[in-house]
Amino acid sequence: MKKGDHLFLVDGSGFIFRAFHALPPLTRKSDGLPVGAVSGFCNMLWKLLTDARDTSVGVTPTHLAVIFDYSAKTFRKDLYDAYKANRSAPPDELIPQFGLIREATRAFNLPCIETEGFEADDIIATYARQAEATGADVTIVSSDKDLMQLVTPNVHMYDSMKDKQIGIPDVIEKWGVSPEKMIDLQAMTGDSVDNVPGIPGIGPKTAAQLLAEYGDLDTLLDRAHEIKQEKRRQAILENADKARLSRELVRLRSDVPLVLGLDDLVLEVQNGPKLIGFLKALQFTTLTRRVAEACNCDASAIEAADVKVEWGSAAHGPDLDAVEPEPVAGGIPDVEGAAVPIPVKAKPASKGFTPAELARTRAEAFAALPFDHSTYVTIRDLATLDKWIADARATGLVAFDTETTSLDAMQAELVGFSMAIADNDKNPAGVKTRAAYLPIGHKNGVGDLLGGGLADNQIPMRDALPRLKALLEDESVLKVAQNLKYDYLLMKRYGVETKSFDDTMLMSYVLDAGTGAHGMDSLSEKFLGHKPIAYKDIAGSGRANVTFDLVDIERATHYAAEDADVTLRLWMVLKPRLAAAKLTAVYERLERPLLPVLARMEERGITVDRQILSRLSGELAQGAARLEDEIYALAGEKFTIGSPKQLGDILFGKLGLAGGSKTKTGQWSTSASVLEDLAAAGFELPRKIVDWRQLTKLKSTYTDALPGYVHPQTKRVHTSYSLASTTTGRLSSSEPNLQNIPVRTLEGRKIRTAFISTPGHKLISADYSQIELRVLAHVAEIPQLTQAFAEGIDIHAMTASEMFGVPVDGMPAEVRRRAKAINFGIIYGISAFGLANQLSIERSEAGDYIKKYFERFPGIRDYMDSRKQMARDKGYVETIFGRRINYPEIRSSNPSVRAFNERAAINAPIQGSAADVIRRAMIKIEPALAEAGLADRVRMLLQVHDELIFEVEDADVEKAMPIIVSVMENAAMPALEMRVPLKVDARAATNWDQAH
DNA sequence: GTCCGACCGTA
DNA sequence: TTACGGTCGGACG
Repeated sequence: MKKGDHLFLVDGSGFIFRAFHALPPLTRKSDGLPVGAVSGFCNMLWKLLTDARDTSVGVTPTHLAVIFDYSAKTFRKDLYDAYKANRSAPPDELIPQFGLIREATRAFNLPCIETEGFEADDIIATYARQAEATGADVTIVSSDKDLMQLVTPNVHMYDSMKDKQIGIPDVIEKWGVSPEKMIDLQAMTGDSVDNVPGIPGIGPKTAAQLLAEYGDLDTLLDRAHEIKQEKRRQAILENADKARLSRELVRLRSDVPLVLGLDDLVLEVQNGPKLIGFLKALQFTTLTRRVAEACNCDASAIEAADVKVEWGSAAHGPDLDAVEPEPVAGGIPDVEGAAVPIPVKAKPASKGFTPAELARTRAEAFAALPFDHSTYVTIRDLATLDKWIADARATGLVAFDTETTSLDAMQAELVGFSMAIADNDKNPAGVKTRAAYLPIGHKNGVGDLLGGGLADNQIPMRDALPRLKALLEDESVLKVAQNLKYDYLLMKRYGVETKSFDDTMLMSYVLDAGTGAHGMDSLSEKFLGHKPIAYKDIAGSGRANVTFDLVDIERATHYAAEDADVTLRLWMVLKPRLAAAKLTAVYERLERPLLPVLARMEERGITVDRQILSRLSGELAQGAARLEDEIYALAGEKFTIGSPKQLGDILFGKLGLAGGSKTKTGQWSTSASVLEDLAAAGFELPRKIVDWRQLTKLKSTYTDALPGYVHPQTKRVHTSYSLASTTTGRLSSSEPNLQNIPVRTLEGRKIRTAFISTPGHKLISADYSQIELRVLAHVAEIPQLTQAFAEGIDIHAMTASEMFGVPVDGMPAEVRRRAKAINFGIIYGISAFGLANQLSIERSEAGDYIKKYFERFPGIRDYMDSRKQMARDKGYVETIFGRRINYPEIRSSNPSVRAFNERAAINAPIQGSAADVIRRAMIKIEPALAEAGLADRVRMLLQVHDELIFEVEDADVEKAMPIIVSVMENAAMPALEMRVPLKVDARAATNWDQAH
């Protein structure tokens, strides 16, 4: 080694711990082996070896070694028996990764160094000093503060996770002392993790200050009697010996006997196949591809290496193995009993073909199965159509997709129908798929002379539709679609009621809620490694966009058949995963049956009185105009009131009001709370702005927008519910969103009066009372809460009484209000910051409230801690009915991201369980009404999270209400008997405002 | 035309 | 402090 060389010393052990906590908990797809740290390590090494110039290090190494701790027993233990005594065993997920990172190092052809009796840090110190002596530069790949004492002008550290180089100035900035004084600083502060004692009461700030004053530890100890602060002097004098001992513990040795000399660390060329073999074994697909490209290897020709895995304790065995080894022949056992047909040859039962194994095999096989658009068929004649339908019947499984003229299923017209079928095959997937497109309503292009006429060679609708109906309504054929609710509703409008179905979007939602989108394109890329043709590529976008009926049939075939093909393959991958993850019951009881229920609700729609809205619109316009004049007068000029930017300039610039807060982009915040504060301080303008905002909001979002959603034929408003767009299991509503119709203010409630029943009918609104707090009482098992709910006591008043010792009788409203805010805060995963904001109190006071709450209800803290722990351990939390919500970022190194995920993980089981309860109620309500002879006479129209709205004939109102209430209150049963009763309030009226 | 941030309506 | 969707202004291409 010589001047100009650059030695990289990677702190292998440190990296494992750091990466484990900083990176999302990645596991190997096939068996759940935890490999997050290994993946981070391999990616980091590859980057350093190939393009370290792109990192903040700026140079590629000439020499490199990866250093590990050998064992816990080192010379430090002889110096101080308690050294690292309070280290607990590493988490289960880490154990296999220690060995794997050593294997990875060898696969990279790099020296893997450890020496008995010494820590990795000492070896690093020794190499660093030796290399420095030759004039070479050194980069220590670590961010451990224990190594900072080694930093010199020629020795840098590199934090690979943050891509940040650490030099002398960075050490000074972080610790307030230069690197050579780090030893003294650590000697004083000690280290609770390693159990280095230090001087009690001295932290990094004090230590740095003392070192600045006295120069070094020895001088300080000699002159300690000069220190003015009583306590500090005493602590230092009493603990001088401990400080000296600590100094020896933190001082790194640079005289470790080394087997490999510096010149043995020279960087060798990579052995591509060896490295690829290892990466394939760990299933790091992206890096495998990169390495293969870089070394010009064909990765598919290289076999995965036989990597030995030491799983460590059995406790963390992969979830996939937790399923009972039930043999599967030909199909996957279905919770409801019936095996779902899958056209896969039955494997011998003796092989123990479990859902987990099938899931793994399928995932691997389909990830590599290519798509061939040239095989897609366009169906032009009845014989071909009948053959495809017969094949679907024969295999019992068909994926389908509809092509239409609109994204709105209530307005769309059917243009074409695609389907995909699976046949047995000897390839690894066990099947091959084929797909066809049936054009029905394609028109000649606009430029065509015949413009607008039906294109030639299409089977007429009157011939095609009965055949499609027979297939879709055939219960012995499983239909698979992506976002089936759309196709279901569309086909229902054509008189077809789809029976026996699966929806790949819902399957993905049940399996992977929280990990990303569930749309077809993302699922296809994720599971099939294939990017489907984009809609806009065949139909254009923006101004040039055309409806699907104008798309050329050949191009339409490629697009549409591919969608059916993708859907079928996704189903192949997802279906066994459901069984393997034991989520079939959630999917089949909470998800799939809701789909037709929602489709019917959307189809029914609700009547909106356009006259009422138009009158309101006029009133709002008048009110807003009046306020505008007053606002301009107060501001002294005209401006765009709706522009937060301009408004901020007026309020805090021109008028010079003391601005509250800034938004994250640095703009003045003009939020309602800021304006309210200013109004309370006596300013006129902010009040008027708040009022203006309310009026214009109501006008633009509701009274002006809603009439545009009235359907031209039905004259009703048909919202669209999304089953898979929240993480918690709630529904969402859009176009229009009928889950945020105003209710809190008098002005806003007028909008609700426009939602009316048909003449001769009433609207019934039935809503759960305090359902989330009841769920909290149930899951956290809080005796006072369950008792209060059992006795029907005012829950917020009870909370206030417990916390503040105020009797419920004659309780001031403000006291109850605070308790209410705290109760909600608990559900949201409370923080002192958030509660302080909500109540406009000091953070310390909010902190006191929370402390008090936890003292009175210790079960709440246990519950919150347990949810955080579960999210960290398993990566997900679950509702009382077993729905899973994943939190892949719960271990983020960013504290605010982590805290956010923790709060969400606390909230999700509560919000999600409540969502599950109302889902169950919605699924049960129709059969219950039918049994009472009220089918079709009582029609469920809307859901607003804890409220259901029905439209009922006047004569049936009295009969319907108790049924609705009873089904809702007993919705959790028989699956679950809750510790608290559920309570539902119901009312009937001719409009939503009065019914609510 | 498309995207993003600020804001605000609901549970 | 949780979960959403819609509207607007304003910046971007």
